[in-house]
Amino acid sequence: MTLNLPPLSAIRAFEAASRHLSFTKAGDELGLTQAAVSYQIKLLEEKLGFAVFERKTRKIDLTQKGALLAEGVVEAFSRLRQTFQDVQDADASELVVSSNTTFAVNWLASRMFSFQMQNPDIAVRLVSYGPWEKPKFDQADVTISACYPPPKGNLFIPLIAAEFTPLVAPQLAQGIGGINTPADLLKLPIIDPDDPWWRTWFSAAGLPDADLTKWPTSRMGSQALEANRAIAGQGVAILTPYFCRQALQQGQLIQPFDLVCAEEDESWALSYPPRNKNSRKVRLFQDWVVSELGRDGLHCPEAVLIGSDD
Amino acid sequence: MTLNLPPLSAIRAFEAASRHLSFTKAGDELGLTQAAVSYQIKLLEEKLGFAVFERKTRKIDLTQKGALLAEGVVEAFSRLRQTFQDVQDADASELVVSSNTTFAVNWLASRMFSFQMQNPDIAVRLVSYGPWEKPKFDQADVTISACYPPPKGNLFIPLIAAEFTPLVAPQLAQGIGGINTPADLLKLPIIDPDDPWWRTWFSAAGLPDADLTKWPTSRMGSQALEANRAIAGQGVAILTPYFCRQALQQGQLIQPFDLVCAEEDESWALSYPPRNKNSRKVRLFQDWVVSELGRDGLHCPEAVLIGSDD
DNA sequence: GTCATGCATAAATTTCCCTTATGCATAGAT
DNA sequence: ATCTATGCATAAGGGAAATTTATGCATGAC
Repeated sequence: MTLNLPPLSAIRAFEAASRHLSFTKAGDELGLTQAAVSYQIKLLEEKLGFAVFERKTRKIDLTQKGALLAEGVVEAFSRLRQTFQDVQDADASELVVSSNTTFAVNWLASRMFSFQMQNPDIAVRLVSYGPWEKPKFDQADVTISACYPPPKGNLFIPLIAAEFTPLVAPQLAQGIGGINTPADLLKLPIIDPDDPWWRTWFSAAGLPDADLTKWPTSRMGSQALEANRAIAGQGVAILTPYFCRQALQQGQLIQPFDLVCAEEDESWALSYPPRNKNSRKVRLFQDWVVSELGRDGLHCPEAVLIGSDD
Repeated sequence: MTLNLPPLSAIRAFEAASRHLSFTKAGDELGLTQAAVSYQIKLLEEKLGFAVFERKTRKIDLTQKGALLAEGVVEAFSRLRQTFQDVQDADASELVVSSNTTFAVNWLASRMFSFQMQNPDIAVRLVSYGPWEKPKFDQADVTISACYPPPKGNLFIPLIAAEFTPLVAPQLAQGIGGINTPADLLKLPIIDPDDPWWRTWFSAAGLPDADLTKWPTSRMGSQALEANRAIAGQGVAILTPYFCRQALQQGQLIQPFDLVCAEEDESWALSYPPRNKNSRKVRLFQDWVVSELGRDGLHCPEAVLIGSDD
């Protein structure tokens, strides 16, 4: 098992030379000079202790042992190439997107069909993660995340500012005679009162001491679920208006106040490891996401390189 | 066919790591540090554009694509190792000796049996070359040659001085009333009168102008053949006494004069390319040759490295 | 909590691979 | 026969890439 192979570069040179029966042509194939191939073959012969080529005057021939070697070596390299080809084909045809549930449900799900129509050769696999999980940066080709900064070295494109403001079903607002001041909100059930967004928003609204403890803790963890509860009239939720556009347009939810807050460093962003910089499928996906956002009037900055890991 | 493989060193690291599922152990196997393996795997992943290992906390696992790769890569390397193992086994078990015909016939042939008895695991193949051919330095594991200096870089052991003196069958000498002076030789048919040894010897014997043109040119090219003609009484030949010891002892040939000449730089020598410096079979053969010569009272100097090619 | 294990990373070093430039031999052409 | 073109060998030098050393970090085991 643990036979020490000669230097692999020498084996590779031999493989090519044995197919071409020419150092010059082998060099061409490998992108090397003839001298480099000659050097590697000599190296191989010294390691092996016998000649693999017979040097005729203007050509070379495999020696008996060289021919024996060539057979197996060519096969082995063929297997290698096939293996890498196969796995790269497999890779090119499957795009793994990791996204948090909110974005997956509110944004990706309804649009993915359009991407698949545009790129029928790419199978998309969506790996969503809940709000208490970390994004699976290393298991996905591309990740859409909020709150969690991608690993150092990743490429990063901010997509959507993570703005938030209370949203509520119109019937519910009417039920308490309309919502006119931020304090009115406290008359209603607060959906997910532990969400730090509430604290931030109430502070910005001039009520830093609003008592949010009287409602049961029930982190849904996903804006999709919270939005559904709000639409159902179960209370007031603090949500990102962009993700509720449809409900807002259709009057299922209303935004009582213009005050929209944003947490520093919390915004949805697309990111991917640097190795995917030239990946076709990632490029296509990124372009598609950006263009979809553009259709909603949102414009994304250029990709930037994440430099720090904090 | 011409898919560009990732760096082979990275593939090799991956191959070992995929078997051990451990960078540390892979490093041990390859004689590298853990850091080197880690580096190579990272390199591979960047070239490929996807991860091949999942980093768990104190272990690593192949990713889906990694597992796909591993299968083929391990197989390919296994094929490589097998191939090299086979050809090295074949190499170890066959010793190719290139020798000129004279030495092969007069020395090797009768003794080879003893070598084969001592080394039953080594099959000897003798490639002899005629006097007008060059030694096949590069086709043989070890070469015994005279006159032709081995290629630069070869290891070289002088074996037998290429001395020469006229030898003749006793009946033939008697036929002309005995041979008393060098000039007497000219009364007899000269076997291979074009051999430059004749010129050298007659000059040394004080007859620089001896007319050797009256006999037909008939280079036998091999002392064995010339010796046989001399023994048969067809003429006088210029031969190396050592190679005719038996005939001299048995009285089939006599040496009329003590004058023995030697051409500069013409002596039988054993040589082999530097790559065989540590070859077991070559070492065994060399030791055997030297010991056989020792039994004849000849002692060989140490091997020297040929430094010039002239 | 402490220690041990295993991988990641950075910087420095070394190795060795490759190129350039040249030589040599010879097959093929004139 | 001579000349030219082709193909491999070799030496020297440069430089990229592989490796080591020295860390850090996370976590599982005790």
